[in-house]
Amino acid sequence: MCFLFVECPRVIALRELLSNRIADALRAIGAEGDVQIAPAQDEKFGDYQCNAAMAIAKKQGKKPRDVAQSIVEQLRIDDMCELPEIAGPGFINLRLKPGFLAKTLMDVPAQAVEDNDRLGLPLAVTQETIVIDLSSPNLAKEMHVGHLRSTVIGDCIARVLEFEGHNVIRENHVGDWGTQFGMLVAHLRRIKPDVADNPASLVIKDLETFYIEAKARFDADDEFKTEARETVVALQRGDPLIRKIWQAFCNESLRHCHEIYRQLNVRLVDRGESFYNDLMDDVIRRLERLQRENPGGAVRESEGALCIFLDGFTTREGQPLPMIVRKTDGGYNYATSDLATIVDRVERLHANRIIYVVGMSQKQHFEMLFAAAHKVGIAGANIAMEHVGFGNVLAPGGRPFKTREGGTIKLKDLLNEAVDRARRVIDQPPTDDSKRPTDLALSEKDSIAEAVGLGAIKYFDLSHSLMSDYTFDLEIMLSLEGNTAPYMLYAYARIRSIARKAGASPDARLTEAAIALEHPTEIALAKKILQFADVLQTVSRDLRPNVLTDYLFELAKAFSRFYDKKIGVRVIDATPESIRSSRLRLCDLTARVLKLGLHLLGIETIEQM
RNA sequence: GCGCUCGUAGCUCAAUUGGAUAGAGUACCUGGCUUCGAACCAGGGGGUUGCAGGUUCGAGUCCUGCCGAGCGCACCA
Repeated sequence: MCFLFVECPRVIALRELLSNRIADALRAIGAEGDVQIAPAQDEKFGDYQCNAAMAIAKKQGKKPRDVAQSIVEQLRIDDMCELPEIAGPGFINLRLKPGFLAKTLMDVPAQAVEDNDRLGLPLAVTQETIVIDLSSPNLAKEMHVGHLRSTVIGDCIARVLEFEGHNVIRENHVGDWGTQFGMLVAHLRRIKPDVADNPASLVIKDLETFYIEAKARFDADDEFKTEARETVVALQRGDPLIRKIWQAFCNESLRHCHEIYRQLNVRLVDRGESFYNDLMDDVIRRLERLQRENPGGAVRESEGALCIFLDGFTTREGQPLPMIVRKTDGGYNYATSDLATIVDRVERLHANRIIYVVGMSQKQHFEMLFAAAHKVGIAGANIAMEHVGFGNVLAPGGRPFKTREGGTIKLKDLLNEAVDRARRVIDQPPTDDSKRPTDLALSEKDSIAEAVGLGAIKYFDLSHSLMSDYTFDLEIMLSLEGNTAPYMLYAYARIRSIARKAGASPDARLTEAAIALEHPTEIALAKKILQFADVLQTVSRDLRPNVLTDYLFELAKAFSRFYDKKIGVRVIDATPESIRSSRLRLCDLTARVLKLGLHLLGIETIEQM
């Protein structure tokens, strides 16, 4: 049962450990509250700093430095840190002892369980059921760049929360309903009259072209226009033939999507809007009941539409802005279906937390949606709903991401171009002073190009803060220098090469190797490795992937310094053997953190490149 | 017009959400491998954080006003 948990020492986040000690000290001086611990910005201030003294001093009317002094006197951390120093207005600077770092690193299980390396990190204390709404393409068209961020960011967040042991359900809320599907089904029926007889054999090579043709016919041909409208009605009514054709089209469109998901290595569960048709009726019934019970309440009709009125939202004219859940014509809209998804996720999936990974432009919609769901009782106060918004992907030159003709650039084409260009980068001959492998087989080169190209796109996306827009630039993404996937993958491959060179199965030999930290670059690397737990906590709390990319980049740099000929240390030929094995174990730990960190970003490492 | 987001080194971006002298990368300059992968490392120059006030021990971050960009503002999703 829980053998492993008892047997394996847990690697607790350093920040959390220090936090607890400081909390004890604050309690001892009668000043419970925020411990205000943060990593130090400059190495000369130590590793962590506690900024609680200033706030406490203000509250108690004392001098900050005096308060800092009394905190330090109560602080029991000599097993972890050097003597704390008080600096500036009342900062308490903490510097970790090398011996403590070494001991903690040795707590990381030396032998990684194959493909399930947790590096000794514990699971979250309380495990939740979390639904993540991501990707969400419209099946009427081909996926384009606009879907990249939601897919990649959503997948990363899902991976991090899964790693913490949460039950994560990734839902792909695909658009498979609405008037345009009438048009598409009618068009499909005309060009492939026999599609209903053999729906499985349907192949649409280019969805974008298909849509454009259907639209052109719709605009030019009044007879077809009528037919399209009748088709929508038939679809909604549940006409078996039309349903069959519609299903065939959706399946074919989903097949296109899943080619991309497979390439990106993203798993998710498709859940079409149509799935919620019945639930939307149910949602409306619930709202109508609220309307009857409380006629002047938040749920009421306005201009013929059923609405939910919420505080704090106004229209262009300054009037209260309602959330319309049933249009004047009796139809539903996306507010209705979004409320239905919440009902489904809360009542069927038992979610305690729902995360929507959708662009920033939808911010107001989600604010209203969450407020409405709470207001009408679809989501209780215990259900956390969050919108993870993000900025746009811009085209290299100027602004919108379009072809010269104003058309959409397919995501598929973008991914393939990245892989092609990665291949060209890899094919560059090694420079005179490089030890890069020259004997890679063609098939290896293909898979390396795939990993590098797709990793480059993902990493570039995830390494930007969510709020900001970014410019899609393959040149920068595929650069081997700087905070890019190629650099990170190279760093990993280089370390793995060291391990290979050091011995046939270094992992096995190093299981019990003691770690001794002496050299500044060794200590710095050890600290970086141990910060991983802090970083994961921050990423899962704030849902900000770029915190993880920044950390991994710093880790890679710390390793490069450690391994540098000038300022670093010898590893493979280090003596005595105890030093050599200690350093090899540091290499191994670095590689494992890089591998796990990149994996949580959705990027798989390669052993050579 | 109202609301939201943003404005940081020549360029691309950070800044652990109020902490110390605002950091990386890139580009430019300088130095470093006769055995560990130099696709690397070290050093240098480069800033009035759009502008002006305010809040406090402390502001890129918070509040106000202005300038500029983007997005959203009743039945499309």
